[in-house]
Amino acid sequence: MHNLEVYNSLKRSKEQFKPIAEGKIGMYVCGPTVYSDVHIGNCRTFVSFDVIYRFLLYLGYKVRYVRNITDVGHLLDDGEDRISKGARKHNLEPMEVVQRYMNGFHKMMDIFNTKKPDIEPRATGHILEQIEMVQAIIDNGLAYEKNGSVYFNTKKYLEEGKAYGELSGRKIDDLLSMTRDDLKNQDEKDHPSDFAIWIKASPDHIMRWNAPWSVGFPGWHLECSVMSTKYLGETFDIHGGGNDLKFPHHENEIAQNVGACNCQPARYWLHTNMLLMNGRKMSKSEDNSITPQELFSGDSKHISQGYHPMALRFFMLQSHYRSTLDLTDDALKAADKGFKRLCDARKTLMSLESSSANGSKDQEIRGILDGAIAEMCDDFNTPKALAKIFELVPIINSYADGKIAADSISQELLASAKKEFEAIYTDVFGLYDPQEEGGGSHDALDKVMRLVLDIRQDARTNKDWDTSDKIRDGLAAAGITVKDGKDGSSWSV
RNA sequence: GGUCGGGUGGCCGAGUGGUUAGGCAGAGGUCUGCAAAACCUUGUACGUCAGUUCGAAUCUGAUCCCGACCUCCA
Repeated sequence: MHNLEVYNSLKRSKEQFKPIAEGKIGMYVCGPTVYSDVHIGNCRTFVSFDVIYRFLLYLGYKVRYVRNITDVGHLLDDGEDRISKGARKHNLEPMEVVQRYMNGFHKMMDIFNTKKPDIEPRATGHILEQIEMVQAIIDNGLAYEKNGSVYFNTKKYLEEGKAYGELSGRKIDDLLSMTRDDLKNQDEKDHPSDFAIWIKASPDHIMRWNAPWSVGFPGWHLECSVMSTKYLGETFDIHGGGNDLKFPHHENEIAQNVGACNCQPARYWLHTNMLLMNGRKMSKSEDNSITPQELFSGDSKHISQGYHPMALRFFMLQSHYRSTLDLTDDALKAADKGFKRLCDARKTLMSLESSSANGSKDQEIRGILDGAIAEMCDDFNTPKALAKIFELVPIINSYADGKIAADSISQELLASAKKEFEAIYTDVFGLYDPQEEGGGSHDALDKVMRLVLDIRQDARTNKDWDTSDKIRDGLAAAGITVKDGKDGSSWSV
């Protein structure tokens, strides 16, 4: 079995990963609040966790991957619910807003080739459980009611010797000294660091449910506490989310779980870092943002061309999930080219053959493949794993060109290399070759191209360069690249 | 102001107390009818100042700069 190490945000260090139940993993990842079109930054986070999920599966774990949809309770600065605001703005039912953006989110996740979570619970589907958890926290003396709203008592929590601020490295003194005058119902709180777990709805608030304290709605952090507990148990293995959720969201989530059942929700907390653009946080107001669609189409002043979703996925894999990733046109162009090279090498590898019983290169190749997996075991180090795989590229190409002797790779190793390369490329990295999209439907084109290249080859044999170049240039104009190799020509779109 | 994370070659981006990251771009070469592709070779580096050390870009301290978070955020 592989020795997997993960960086635990809670401990601020890498730890050996040991699941609670042997062979099984419960993983909860904070999903999006569906109040607007999905942001490319969200995509990075969910692609990161997708690779983590995929790799855990690759290692043979049975994983239950839960990723929620937040469709209520997430307040804006002005105190208005994000979903309500969207509904009011577009004159829609809140659930219409939710459905629209949830659909868009799912579509985008498909475009980025992420695997679906095993359970995707929604906050509004768990109001009852949330009310129960509020009650449990009250019963444990860690929450108080004020005018129909219920607040978590952080001071009491600390006095009971429980750690508030552990995850985000915050001290209660700092939190207490902090003032934010514009917070809704700030005056109702006993302490500034307390937070709402049930909020009484104002008369014009659309989303509302009956609860013992008032007609209202749950606080933002509650749904994750509730749904992770419901589907993964009071304590589970991995909790993930974006770095920006550490505080207050995850900190409060922990407090709620501890407050309700006196147990830590997750053993390992994984946080992904932010996606920047041109060195800065993406921000619509500062004219420094780009949508996924714009990235695909190239229709943005920030980029010079469109990029395929898989090239973007590759771009994301080239950095570690805990590092910020700077999105620039130059970086995307480099990733795009590198990705194509990897795809070509993969295609070449699959066409290679060997009849040799043993090979002088076997050990080197074996080492590279094992090395890639070993890098993944080191806190899901995709850039290093990718670098390893790239070491294979010159070997593959040289072998195909006959620059490496045919008997230097054994039949057996070549077969397992194909299988393992494919497993890493497809199953772990979650990539596919854009040229193979629609797989197998290019039969007709394939035959046409074989004919065209055949004609061109005849022309070349007759040194009829005009015809040969005319074909090549004509195909190039149609977006088809011809590559002349030692054993004839090949083509790609 | 508080907390955390960074500053690596032309651009991204890993990593490490002494040994090649990798990708893209650049240079030279091989191949080619010419190209492209491919292959080979190759340069450029660790913010600044001190300190620890036989040796630091890697550890420590100071300093400058950047980013994120501080109840909107993936």
